[in-house]
Amino acid sequence: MFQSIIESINRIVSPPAEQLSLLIERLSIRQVPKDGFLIREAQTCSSVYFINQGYFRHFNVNEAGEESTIDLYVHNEWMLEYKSFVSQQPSQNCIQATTDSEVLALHARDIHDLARISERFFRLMMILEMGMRSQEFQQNRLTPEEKYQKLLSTRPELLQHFPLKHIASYMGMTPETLSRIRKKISL
Amino acid sequence: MFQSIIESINRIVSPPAEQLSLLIERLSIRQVPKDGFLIREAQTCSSVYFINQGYFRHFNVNEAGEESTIDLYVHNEWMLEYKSFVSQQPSQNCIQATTDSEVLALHARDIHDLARISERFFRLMMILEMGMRSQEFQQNRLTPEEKYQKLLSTRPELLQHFPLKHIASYMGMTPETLSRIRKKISL
DNA sequence: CGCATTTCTTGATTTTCGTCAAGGCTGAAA
DNA sequence: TTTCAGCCTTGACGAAAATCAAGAAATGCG
Repeated sequence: MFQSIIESINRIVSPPAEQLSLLIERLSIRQVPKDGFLIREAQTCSSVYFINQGYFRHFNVNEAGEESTIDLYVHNEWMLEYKSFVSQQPSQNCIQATTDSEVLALHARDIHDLARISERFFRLMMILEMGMRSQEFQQNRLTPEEKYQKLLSTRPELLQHFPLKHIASYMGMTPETLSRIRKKISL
Repeated sequence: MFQSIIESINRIVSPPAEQLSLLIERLSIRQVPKDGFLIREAQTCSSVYFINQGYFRHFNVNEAGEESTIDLYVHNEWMLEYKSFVSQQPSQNCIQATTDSEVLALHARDIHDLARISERFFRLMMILEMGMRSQEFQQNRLTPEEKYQKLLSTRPELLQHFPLKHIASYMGMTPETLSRIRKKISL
């Protein structure tokens, strides 16, 4: 149950065992069915989540009803709706499971308690928060093909677990454009 | 000297006076001449900054030597090179003053001490960190004209203090495109 | 298994924006 | 004052990607 999250935390900040167990005992488990929402629009996100099993899509719906994908997550990754989490205001975005999933939740109040105990947990929090920001595709002004090459080298696992239309949206291009890039590269 | 930062902190988290003075006494003052660098490439950012006077540009230089503007800051705003700050790794980006400027610096070590004392400071830290992430123009998949309208409604002061070429770069478009949008809107 | 729905691909067309080039404006320095 | 450099604007052009449309492939479901 907690094996994966322990490994993840140890990779990031390697806290002493007694500190780590303080964190583990604060975790709560939540099952999310396929297409279920972990965060809905207008809900406030007050936990960070670690994915034990499953896949999630983090997206925004604009006035016209068009969805744009903010991020995609696979098992053993951390996840949060950072804007809502930090501001404690209702989220404008959603996080939805794309398969039956299981997450571990750590509440903001517990995070603060832990950060008070340990500078390592303080750093963990900041690093998780930062990791969530890495929409690196929009930055850097890359061409669609460069974005795809970057995805191939940094997060190839996404291609195994999400439909191409979501991948395309995540990279900020249309499915048609992605399809043409893939054809071109495979030649 | 500390009037503006006190007002800013009170707007954000309103700490008790005795906590606030703990923070104030940790601040250090730094003068930066026009075109001087607050953060250079390969330097590590270990403070957050509050701008007492002046204007700053936060940008990245790619392999080809092209600059892309990450953010623009005016007086009474907070500023940090978040990626370097959180990871404590050398920065790939620069922060440069565009006029003679004065900033107040708060060191990471002091921030952690303060966060331990007070949940309010913990929240302050997270909020500052989040503010720095708001490259909202690249997200949301806006057209250049929508980006400009958004800038007009959210940060019109930037137009008074920075050349249009930097504004254009900040919004991810060429100066020519910005010029045409401005002409069109003024008709 | 067969049907319906969604996803993916492909082609034709249009739009948008970047690039290139030229000229005007402004402010600083000689 | 003149000169120069940097900034901004404008026009012409082209490349790239979006859109539109149709059909193929895959997936889910009764």
